[in-house]
Amino acid sequence: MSSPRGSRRATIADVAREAGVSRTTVSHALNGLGKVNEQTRDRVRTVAERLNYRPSVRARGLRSGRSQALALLSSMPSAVSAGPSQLGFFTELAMGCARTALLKGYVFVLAPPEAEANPVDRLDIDGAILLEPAADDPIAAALNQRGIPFVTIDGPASDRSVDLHHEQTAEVLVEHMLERGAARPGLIIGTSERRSQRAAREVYLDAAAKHGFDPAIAEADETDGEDAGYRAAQTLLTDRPETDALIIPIDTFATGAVRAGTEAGRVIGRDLLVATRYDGLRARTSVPPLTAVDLGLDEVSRQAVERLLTILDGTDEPDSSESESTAPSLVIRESTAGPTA
Amino acid sequence: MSSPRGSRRATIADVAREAGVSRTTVSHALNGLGKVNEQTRDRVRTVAERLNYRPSVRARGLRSGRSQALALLSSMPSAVSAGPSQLGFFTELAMGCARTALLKGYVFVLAPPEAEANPVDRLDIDGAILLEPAADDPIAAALNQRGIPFVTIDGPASDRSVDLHHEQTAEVLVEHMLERGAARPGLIIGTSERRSQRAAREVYLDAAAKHGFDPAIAEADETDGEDAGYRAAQTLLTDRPETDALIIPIDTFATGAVRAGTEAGRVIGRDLLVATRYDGLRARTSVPPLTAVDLGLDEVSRQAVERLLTILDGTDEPDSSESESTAPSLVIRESTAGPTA
DNA sequence: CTGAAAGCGCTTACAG
DNA sequence: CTGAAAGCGCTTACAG
Repeated sequence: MSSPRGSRRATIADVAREAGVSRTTVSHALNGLGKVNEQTRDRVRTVAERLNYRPSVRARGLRSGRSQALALLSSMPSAVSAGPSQLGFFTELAMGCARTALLKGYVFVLAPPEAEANPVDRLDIDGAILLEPAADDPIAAALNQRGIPFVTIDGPASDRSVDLHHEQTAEVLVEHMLERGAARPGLIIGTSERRSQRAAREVYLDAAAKHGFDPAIAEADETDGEDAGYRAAQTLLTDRPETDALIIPIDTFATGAVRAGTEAGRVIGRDLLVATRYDGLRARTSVPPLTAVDLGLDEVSRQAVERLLTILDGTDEPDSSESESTAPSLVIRESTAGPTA
Repeated sequence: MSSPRGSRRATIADVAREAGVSRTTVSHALNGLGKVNEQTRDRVRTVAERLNYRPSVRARGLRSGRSQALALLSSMPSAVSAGPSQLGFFTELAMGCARTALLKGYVFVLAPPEAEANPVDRLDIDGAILLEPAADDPIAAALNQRGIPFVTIDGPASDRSVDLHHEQTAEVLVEHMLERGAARPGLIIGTSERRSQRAAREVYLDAAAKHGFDPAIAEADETDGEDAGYRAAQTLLTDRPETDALIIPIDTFATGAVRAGTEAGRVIGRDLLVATRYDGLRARTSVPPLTAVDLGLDEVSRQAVERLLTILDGTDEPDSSESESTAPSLVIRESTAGPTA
């Protein structure tokens, strides 16, 4: 149809020559800049079309200092981030980000968290979205040092972070347990200093005070994955046998806890309710399926990208940054059916 | 610690100035090219380190004509590719590709199949991996026209395609059904001309001839998603009520078929066995869970990237292209428990 | 062993 | 309204 296959890709010089104008004029005509005679502009456009000309992103980027690329980065401990669970979480976000980015004329680069500890130096990006940064996050440091702007998902509260609504999520989970007849819900959280951990603990302690039950919290090391959850649940159920429900935000732990509960003679969903946070593969394929929370990741990723673009371009829609993401909603499954079910 | 935040990123000119040599020498020293005095080389290295110098991928790419980026592309009908099922398939492959690519010094760009029909012109890539191209694939055409080399996953058999072992997969599924006591297995496939469809049909027909059962095949339009599977199963079960098993490579269809079967009074896994191909979210969260095939996508994506790099770099390990991917293996679940279970 | 120069494909002041 | 020139940050013949 058009240019012969294998032929060198047309450059701005080709268009200029064919159209009988300078490269400057081609640039202006195609980018709608400056004053260009209407006829000249049309001629340039026609030639560009005929030659199937597309400006080189590379060259343009070199000149403008922009790569038109974004990435989603995470420094989560790989044991947690690797398994199907967290990978699903990461992947869901990445797909959402990529979609929004493409729509806005940016390309989205994939940096699997398992592949490399700190890929920042290897990536040619204008900005990044950083997932759940730790207090002294190495990736955040690298980004700062390179002067690459970033927006955080679930980072320190600010206009540079998109919230995952941990408080609400934790509240929804605790309330649900009590509603389903639990009298002594326990909590299993990770040892790392992530916001989600703190929020879960606080909300849980508040609820304990308010509803008058003794709090029972166990901590597990994220890097030990499922086994850590197993051990934490085992200990908690031994020390506090009256525990009739477990709130376990980290789904990897939840899987281990279900195993521990079952081995301890509990029937999950009847005399031991279990719920987790991320509604991913793990929650859904657990036996029985786990009640979890719909975090609205599509919306979260869209907002994160838009906020990042506001920073990069200076002039995106400033209104969208106001629109808070939708509240987390429960996905109720068999694991919290309750004793009466 | 190192350079002040916000400071302009060091360029080769900075290093050259600080080291008291020319940019040429810096380039040679850092890239290990040409003859450079050992002391000079060391000095350059030290300065580069001190300034935290990293060559600009952009500039290097402009000069060398390479972007050091790859992408996974797909032109599957979006109704099929969008749902959680196919997106999971795509995503699994993308993650695998990204990992291998990063390891080899390439960046992996994400182009969600739902975002844009043909993103080729928007992507600055050296090569691509094309997923299940149709006979006259528009993306393949665009890639050819732009002179971008690509390797195919499940494309026309050649050294440019990584096989998904459709024949073996289909065989494994048919054999399993017969083993589990099915006497009249039926087949539901898509109408599109993909290799997987043809392979399934052929293997199925062969098995019918060999084992002496009447073939019962229904076709469904991929673009209609789950409903198409529902209708196809309904028709098939009405026309051929003796059917006691359904082989449904496309998991979206399988979900619909399970619904149709249940509505027709069948007990899935007992008097109607059901199995699908891709072992994704759909198969696992179906009720009951669906027997599926472990396609070894990690290995497939690794091979695809390596084969692509062989083409791009001319000189990757030529041996790895020989290593055929591992055979597909069955993941047996409740949906094919069988009447005696 | 080292460097001056050209050039990758663009955009952007600056002149005219 | 149009173009010559400089320059983004590199690499690569080519001289010396």
